[in-house]
Amino acid sequence: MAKIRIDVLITTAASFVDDAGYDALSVSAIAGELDVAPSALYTHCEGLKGLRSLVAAAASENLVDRIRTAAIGTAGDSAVVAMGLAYRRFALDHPGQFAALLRARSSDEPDLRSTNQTVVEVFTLVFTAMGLSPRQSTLAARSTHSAIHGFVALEHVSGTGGDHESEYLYLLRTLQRVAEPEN
Amino acid sequence: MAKIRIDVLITTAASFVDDAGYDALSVSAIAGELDVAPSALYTHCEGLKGLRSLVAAAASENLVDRIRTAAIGTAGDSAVVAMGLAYRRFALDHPGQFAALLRARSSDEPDLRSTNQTVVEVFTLVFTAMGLSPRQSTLAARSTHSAIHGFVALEHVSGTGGDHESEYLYLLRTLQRVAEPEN
DNA sequence: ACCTGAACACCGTTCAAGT
DNA sequence: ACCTGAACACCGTTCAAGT
Repeated sequence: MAKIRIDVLITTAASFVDDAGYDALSVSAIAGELDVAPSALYTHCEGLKGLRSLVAAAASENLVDRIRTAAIGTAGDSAVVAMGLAYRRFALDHPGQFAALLRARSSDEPDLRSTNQTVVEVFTLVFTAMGLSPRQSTLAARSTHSAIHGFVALEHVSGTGGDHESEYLYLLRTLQRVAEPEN
Repeated sequence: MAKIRIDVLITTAASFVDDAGYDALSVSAIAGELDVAPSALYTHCEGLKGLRSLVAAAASENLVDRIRTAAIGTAGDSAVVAMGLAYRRFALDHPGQFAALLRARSSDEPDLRSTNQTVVEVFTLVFTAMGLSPRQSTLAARSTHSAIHGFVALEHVSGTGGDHESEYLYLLRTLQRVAEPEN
């Protein structure tokens, strides 16, 4: 009779989706990883739906952590590049968790909306520090977030083809222009 | 004993995911829609996996069609705006099909890779017509595609919150700068 | 050629029973 | 409080049988 600890449950599920693929996530599979009966999970989360929520929440936190860490000791353009690289690295290192972020809809996961906002807020701070107005910073942050997310998401679905790092660096360089004042 | 036509199967499945949500897609559900036994589908596609492939392929074609149509009669910046608006409209009008595009991984669906390439190619033509070199056109097209896809994907997962059209128009406007020659 | 219906394996979920 | 194991509904898939 193995005992379940919620933090172990979460890290186990997050590691599992990265290794076995997000589609392999199931109550039975995680119960098997923890050496408990499938029904034992229902004490700690609301079934499969709850399991998916936990993975998505963990993925969000991990992504934000990485971005924040990458931004330390940088500013301006180089901060955007550093954060962009961290975003991509997370998706490459943790494909299952990133897939969880792509699938989750905030309609089902109310707490997830705040995490995407957190990402934008981190970007916003960088632009504010560059001297942009609050409104300009928010718009620039959203655009930057969109471009970074789009590239990484497209690379994610394109599977493990060739390395697109140079195209990504080009994108991050052109992103500097969105911070410039409007014509 | 209802008869199955493959084109009806595809349009039925595509409509179904838009109405009932992508996660509701199942062999049983589509069989029910077509008034046949679940096992009857296996004559026309490879089970659930095949069903998902068909929906993803249909979604790709529909998206590319819309983008191409939007580009007719426009050029340059206004073409990018028109194609960007068409991209977003597809995701808003067909959330289930767009979800299929977000989930499909080309590792499993070899034919899907070519469709994403098709989108980039359409963008590339626009930039070439603007006078950019082939290499510059490709890079600009990829960046533009990333930004558009990212915004629409983030809006998609954020659920049916407020309307973000004005932020999107801002993004499309700033995208014009990626077509400018490098500093 | 293509659909039906039985059959099987497997999963999600509930719940009484144990500790 | 929390895990087990039985039980149930449901789904994906296969296949022999029909037409």
